[in-house]
Amino acid sequence: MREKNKLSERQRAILKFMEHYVENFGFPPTIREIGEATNIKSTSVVNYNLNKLVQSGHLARLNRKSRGIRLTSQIPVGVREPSNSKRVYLLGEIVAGQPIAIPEDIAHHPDPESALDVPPALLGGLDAAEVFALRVKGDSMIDAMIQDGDIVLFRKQLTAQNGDMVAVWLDERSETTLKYFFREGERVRLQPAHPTMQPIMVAAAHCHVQGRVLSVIRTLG
Amino acid sequence: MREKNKLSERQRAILKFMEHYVENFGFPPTIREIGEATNIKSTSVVNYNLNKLVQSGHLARLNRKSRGIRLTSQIPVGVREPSNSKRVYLLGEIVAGQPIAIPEDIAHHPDPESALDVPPALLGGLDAAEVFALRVKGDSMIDAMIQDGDIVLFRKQLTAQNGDMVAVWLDERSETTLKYFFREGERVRLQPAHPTMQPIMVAAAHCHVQGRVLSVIRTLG
DNA sequence: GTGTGCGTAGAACAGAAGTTTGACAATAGA
DNA sequence: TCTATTGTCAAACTTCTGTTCTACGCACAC
Repeated sequence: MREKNKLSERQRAILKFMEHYVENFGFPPTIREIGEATNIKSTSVVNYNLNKLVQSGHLARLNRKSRGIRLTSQIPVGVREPSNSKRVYLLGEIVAGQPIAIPEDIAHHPDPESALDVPPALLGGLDAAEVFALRVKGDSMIDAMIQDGDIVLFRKQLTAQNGDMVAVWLDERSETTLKYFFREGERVRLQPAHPTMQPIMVAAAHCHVQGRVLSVIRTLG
Repeated sequence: MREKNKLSERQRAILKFMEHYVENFGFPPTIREIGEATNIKSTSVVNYNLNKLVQSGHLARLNRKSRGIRLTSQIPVGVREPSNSKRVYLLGEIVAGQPIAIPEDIAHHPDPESALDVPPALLGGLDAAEVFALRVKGDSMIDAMIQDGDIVLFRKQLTAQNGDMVAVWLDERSETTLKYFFREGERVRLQPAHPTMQPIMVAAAHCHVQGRVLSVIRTLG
């Protein structure tokens, strides 16, 4: 027998969706929207479960009002997931004519002003402590499909796997560039992201990987 | 300039009523409810003033959604913990050969699977409910410095200011493209982000703005 | 005057959204 | 086994709600 005060899977899903929806849209969902989100095919079933949730005190409803559903515990503090965005620090700029100048102490940079909140997805599975951000200055990275003002998330590392987009310092040109990295014997092929641009071949010894690009953020707003 | 920041009596009344209503019921009122409360006889007049308030930045609306009205100032309300990332929905793809096919129902696709958590900075000050995301398919946007797989955050709008990056549908080419928008008399200059690419000049009548680009996210993982 | 833009009103409409009904399957208890 | 309960579904139904269209008065510029 099912315990009376125990919510069903669907009811939990509905509550969760409700919280979620209200938070993002500022108003409650319709029965049909709940149904779609929780894989309930019939509006009557949603209605049924909604009434259950009213009985159990989780929701309040207003008859015949569209979207007249309300969480009784409007903001259940405990249930709330800790803000899942990660904090990354913007440590400087990336300019073609200079090596990336990153202080050793990524972690020792608690300047709140330069903090960026980024979704974990942009970190490629890495820990926020391993990641830092640089703002691109100038249009020299344009063949990497990166433009002035973009923010690039890096992981500091001195080696790379084939196919990684990396920041490399080129001795011969005295510049930092962002390219896709391919090791080819003693040489390295640096492939621009822009398909019409030609790759650069350099001796591995004169090509210093400084970091791997995890993601790029561009704000136009 | 007829840009008057001054709100009419009715518009102030509407805002005031909105605040009260949302506070009391937990969801926004309908057009008719607003009309009754503010002594406006016709729903079209309420609608008219609502649109004014959207223009002046006081409200955000979701097309055709019942009660899809929201105070822009609503966000910092109350007890809310700084869950500082906003949830935006990935509603589809953007392909050169097709108009952007999503528009109306931003709120209609509350599929949690397609949710993206983005820092508020990427929303350009807009409410999450106004923003949606599309994944770019193919390399046709390359002169907009946007590549296959990038995620583009949009605000749906049919007009643009000079300098906005917009998604436009070009009748003559039957394609959607992302360009910087500049109105020049009866014609529109569409300027690629890539500086070596030439701008396109089109008749304003054959150039349909579909949305404004707020930001671009690229994950290289 | 005349025309234009703005705010207002009313009505009609299409689509959205809540409610109800009848049917069916699975389960637990008599 | 039979039956009551619970959960599910589809469809029909009614009501609600946003949108659109036409019309009208008013202020202001020409």
